[in-house]
Amino acid sequence: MVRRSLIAEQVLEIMSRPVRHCWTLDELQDDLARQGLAPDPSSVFRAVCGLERSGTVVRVPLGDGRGHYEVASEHHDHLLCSTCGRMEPLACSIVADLTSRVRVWSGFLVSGHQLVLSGTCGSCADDARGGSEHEGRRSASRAGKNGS
Amino acid sequence: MVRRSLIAEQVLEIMSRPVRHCWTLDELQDDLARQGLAPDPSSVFRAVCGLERSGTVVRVPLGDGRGHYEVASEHHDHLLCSTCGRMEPLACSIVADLTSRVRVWSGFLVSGHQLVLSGTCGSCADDARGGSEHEGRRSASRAGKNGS
DNA sequence: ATATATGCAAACGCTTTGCATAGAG
DNA sequence: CTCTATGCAAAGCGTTTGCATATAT
Repeated sequence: MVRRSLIAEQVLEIMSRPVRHCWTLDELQDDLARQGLAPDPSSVFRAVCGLERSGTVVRVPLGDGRGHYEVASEHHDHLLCSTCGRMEPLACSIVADLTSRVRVWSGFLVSGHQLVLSGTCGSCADDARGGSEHEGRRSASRAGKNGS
Repeated sequence: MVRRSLIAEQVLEIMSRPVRHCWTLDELQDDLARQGLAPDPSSVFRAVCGLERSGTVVRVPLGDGRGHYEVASEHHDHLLCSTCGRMEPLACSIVADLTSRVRVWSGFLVSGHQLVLSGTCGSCADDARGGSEHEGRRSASRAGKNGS
């Protein structure tokens, strides 16, 4: 369980910061670059893979086609701000009783769930009211297509 | 709004079948092949793209990295059976009041959601009890990695 | 003749792997 | 010397696009 890999250690350190909740490999690589390291994408990938294998981080499927990772903790769901693209964790207790209800209604035995709520986070709503719109960070590629 | 494209028409016909709820481009191509057509992946893609642009079908992000499509109807969520890989629709009224609660708790203004419940569907549970396990259809690539 | 549909091939974005090198024990 | 970490390059996989041809109006 010893983590000899420098990159893996730094990745874990970065992912433990409260500034962000979910990281793509790219974002991790950027942050690593910002602190002197300039690792190859494959190295980041392998570091995250190792952390995932050891159960330290988990992959979160957000539906934009890329891999998102966060440090493993209690299961929770996600609030995705469509303005700034930031993710916030959401205690999944709200969804908890849902599983039992589904079972009764449909015979489907729920063992896990993945919920992504999209919308506008508090600070972005404030910004919008304030007037100055600061640039969002999501390229309008695949992610933006479903307006819902 | 006229759909002159043969492939698009067939795609829509296939997607309207009740046997399955969500289709990947691959699955559509397979079904098309099964009825005589042998379209190129790009043709299927363009057909689905057109249907998506016209609002006839919607893309459903299921988190396995591939595109899933279903005919547009009222928003609903999804039950994903991890044994047979089949998708079932789930009326999202269960999640409805969730949005308002989230707003109060976090200031996050929810405008959409995407919920995937995974587990075992009724018939797979029956099969398991019956003994004869019929093969699942998901390659254990990316999709299978998060046990949760 | 103009427009749409389709196939083919190639580009693309991101992930993943193979191979060689470097560094630590 | 052996084992792990890393970089580099290339393969994969699904999606997407460019171009040429076919088909229809």
